[in-house]
Amino acid sequence: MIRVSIFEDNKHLRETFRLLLDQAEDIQCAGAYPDCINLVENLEQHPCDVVLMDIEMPGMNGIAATKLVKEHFPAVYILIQTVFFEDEYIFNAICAGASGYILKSTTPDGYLESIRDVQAGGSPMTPGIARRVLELFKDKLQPATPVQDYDLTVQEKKVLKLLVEGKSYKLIAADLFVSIDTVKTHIRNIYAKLHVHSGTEAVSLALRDKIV
Amino acid sequence: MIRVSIFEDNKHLRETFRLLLDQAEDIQCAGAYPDCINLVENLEQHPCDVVLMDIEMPGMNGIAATKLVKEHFPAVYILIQTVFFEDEYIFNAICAGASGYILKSTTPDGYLESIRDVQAGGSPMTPGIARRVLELFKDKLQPATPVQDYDLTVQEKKVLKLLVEGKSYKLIAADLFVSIDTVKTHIRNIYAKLHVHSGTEAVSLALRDKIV
DNA sequence: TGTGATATCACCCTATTTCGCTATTGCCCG
DNA sequence: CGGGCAATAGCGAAATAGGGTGATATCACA
Repeated sequence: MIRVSIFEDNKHLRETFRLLLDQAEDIQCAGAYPDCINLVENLEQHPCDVVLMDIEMPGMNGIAATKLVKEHFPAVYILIQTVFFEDEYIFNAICAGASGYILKSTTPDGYLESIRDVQAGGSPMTPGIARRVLELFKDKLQPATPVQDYDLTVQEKKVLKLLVEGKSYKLIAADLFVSIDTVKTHIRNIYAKLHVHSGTEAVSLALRDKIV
Repeated sequence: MIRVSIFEDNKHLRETFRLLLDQAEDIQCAGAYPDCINLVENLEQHPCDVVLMDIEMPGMNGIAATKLVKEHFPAVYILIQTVFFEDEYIFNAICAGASGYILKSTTPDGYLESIRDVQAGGSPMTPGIARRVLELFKDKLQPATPVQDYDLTVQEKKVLKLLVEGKSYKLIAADLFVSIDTVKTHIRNIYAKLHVHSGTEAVSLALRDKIV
């Protein structure tokens, strides 16, 4: 028996959900709330396995509520259901700890299926949402690759790397077994190639553009 | 009519897929290949809308192949199908540009559904994979929030920010309308709090820990 | 064989940074 | 009211960084 709590400010929709859930044999509505006031207390008194969470709610929104639920009840799965397709919402919902994200256009059976799915260890997502998640994933993580690598030579990269680690010219020279004047020359060349005039600027650029 | 190309080294499986696809009314097999030799030429001669890609293949693996396909045919959707559940594979497949990731335990109808789904703009994923994607997403992007904020005061943060921008003490002083000696004091305090001893180190730490 | 890129090193000079110590002002809190 | 903290400011010394100029050796490539 999967116990489900509903958070939905629209009264009509909330009651519809409750009926839908209770009508299923393997699902039971543990509670239905119009807002997140006393959220923690409510869930403590009426434990559940899955939370069906609306995003647009008065007072605390569904994203913040998701975070709160996850903090107090890490084992509870949260299924976001909303009309919003925006990347920003999807992104924040996932980071807040949601385990699924479905649009309100889903069929009644779709809701039941999604609840069963989330309880079984899956992450139901409306197809379009899933695509957005993958795109977001790619976008956010792709820039982890160098944007530009300027034309630093191998040795210059080594020097820059050590500079980023916060080492002084003297220490860099010692690390590379060269004289301090050589390090100076390399750094001079690095600055010219990166168009910067100080170590802090170079480090900043190196980290931002992932040259190191 | 959805045209699908198959990349699968197992001959038996490959032929099974071909039969399965051709048996569907709205899907047509555009080609079936045991490896990625002449991949680009093959796809040029036999255009398709969706690629069903195996990960484990001799020679070029499915991840690299995905990247290659996306480079030459950005509009083609790639559906990864594999026995691997590993995070590393999932992660790389997504970054390479895959639009779906299903496990080989899927039913025959599941394959057809996934192909239709991917063509319709969705991203079919085996439930467990979807969950892993969300987890990975959270893990990789969560550290985007400050790890530690040390105990920098407002003014110290401003100074650090300007330091990260590569400004000298003199410029920082001018920006904040204070004397250069005040900047010196702030920087001394910042270094003490961050446990560093140079500007480059401070910048490095500030950027890594997202203090700025 | 000459040319260019890379890596190495030296000397000089100035600007900047780092760090020591001290000190004043204003503000909040018990 | 006194103590703590943030912000301000100053002085001085030593270390470090930044730039100018020039030189040598190696290696690849035309």
